[in-house]
Amino acid sequence: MGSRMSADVIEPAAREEVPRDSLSERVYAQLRLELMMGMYEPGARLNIRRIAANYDISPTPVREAVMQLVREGALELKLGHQARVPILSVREYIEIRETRAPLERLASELAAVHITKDEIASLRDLHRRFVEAEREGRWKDALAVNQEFHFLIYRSSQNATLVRVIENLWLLIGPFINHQYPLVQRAHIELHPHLLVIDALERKSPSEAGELIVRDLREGSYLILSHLGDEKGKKRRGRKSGAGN
Amino acid sequence: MGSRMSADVIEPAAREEVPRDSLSERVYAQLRLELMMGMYEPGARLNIRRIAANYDISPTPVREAVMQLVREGALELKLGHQARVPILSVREYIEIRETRAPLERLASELAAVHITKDEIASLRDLHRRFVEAEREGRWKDALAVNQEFHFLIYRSSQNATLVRVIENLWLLIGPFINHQYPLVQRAHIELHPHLLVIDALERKSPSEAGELIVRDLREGSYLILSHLGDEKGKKRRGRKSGAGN
DNA sequence: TACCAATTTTTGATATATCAAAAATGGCTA
DNA sequence: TAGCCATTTTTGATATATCAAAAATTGGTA
Repeated sequence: MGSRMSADVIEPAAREEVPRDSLSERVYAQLRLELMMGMYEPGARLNIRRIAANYDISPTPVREAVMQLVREGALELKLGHQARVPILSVREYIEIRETRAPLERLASELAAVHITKDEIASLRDLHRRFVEAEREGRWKDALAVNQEFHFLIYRSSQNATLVRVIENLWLLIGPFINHQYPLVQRAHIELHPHLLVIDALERKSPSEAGELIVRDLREGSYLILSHLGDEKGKKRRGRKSGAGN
Repeated sequence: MGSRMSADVIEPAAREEVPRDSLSERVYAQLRLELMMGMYEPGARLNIRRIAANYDISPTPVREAVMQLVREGALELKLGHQARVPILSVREYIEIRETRAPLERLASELAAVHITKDEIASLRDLHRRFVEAEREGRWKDALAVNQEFHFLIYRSSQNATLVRVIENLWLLIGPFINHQYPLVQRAHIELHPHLLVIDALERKSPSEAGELIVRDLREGSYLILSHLGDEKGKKRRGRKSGAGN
């Protein structure tokens, strides 16, 4: 895979410390990224051999990567053992949101304590780019930048475990959100929640920051849920009754 | 592996729905259980081929299971790519505890809403067995029953995502706790936190239940941390300086 | 006796082979 | 034409083969 996949994957500076990136590691990172970015629709099936062929590697490391994503809930196993992107029920979506809420709150509280001037500046910039992308209808970009915004806050919490847990929850809703998002824009809102969060962080007010980030989470969630039935311009080639899950 | 590993692994009633348990699935479940039960000490190295030989299967599914545990943080990769049980730093341990706290609180709040009479009764019984095991010095049993106690509360929350996330955090501290536990007994305490929690759940008071479970978490944690330097009766065959991590 | 370097062995990572189960295909019938 | 069953193909799961890197061993030396 040396000259094959390496192009699109970051090669960490040769620290010669941590174990070298394995093929399965790279495939995992790539798939995870693609799921986060909404490159797979809910219900999409993943074919191990096909992915392996795409990367020009053997199925073994691909299977390992896929099964790790299954373990995390980012993929699920169909009857015939085939992996596919889960189709979240509303209930599951809400479960995930409610689990995220107290974690997001904690992360923001800690971020309010630890965040630096530079990071605040980065947040402002990310939000600016977020609004811009949304206004121009670049939804994927908007989602990606929004994600960067939130992840920066998580990392500012200085709690690596917390960051990991929250990121894993993002992964679960990635495909779902990307699928729904075009319907849900609110960047144009006069006083976007992000701005309030930034303000609270700057004033180093943990409780406010925590409260506001949860509000942001919930408001976004309500918007998405309220548009759930809406049809998107995308192809809808479902066989028979699309019910399924 | 049919006649090999099946003995110690639960065979779910043939529902013929969900994908059949694969070898890697079984190995994963087994290793996870063993980690939770403290059958591997922090720092212990896992040898894929050796495990495969023990189960009389090929290394492929074992590697898959091991790498899943690495992904979850339950194991880590040494320089030479070998997997071992992480040796938690105090900082990491506290990180995990603080991440668990709001999740435990939420779980208990939800449990206070959903829990049934029967489950309350089970909690009382589990606590009784916990006290008993601790009094008799059966530490492993005590820890296992304590875990059952807490997991029952999580499940009562009716939020599967929440349960999963918390259980994954337990997994991270499993080896550490089991290693430290013999030093930390408090079941004899007159009014054990568990009893207060049960009472709050019974009265269906979410805020109290949440508050009390976090108190239980923190108190247990303080006990463990305060004994960190203490030597245990166990073998201490560390080479050179046992520092390492 | 303690230490070091060369050699051997072990190990993890990946590719390939194999097999049974699932999916797709195609032709046949109503 | 629509539906169904048998055949073929594909697929996932596991075992085995292979190779390079790491670890262990050994023999020699200071």
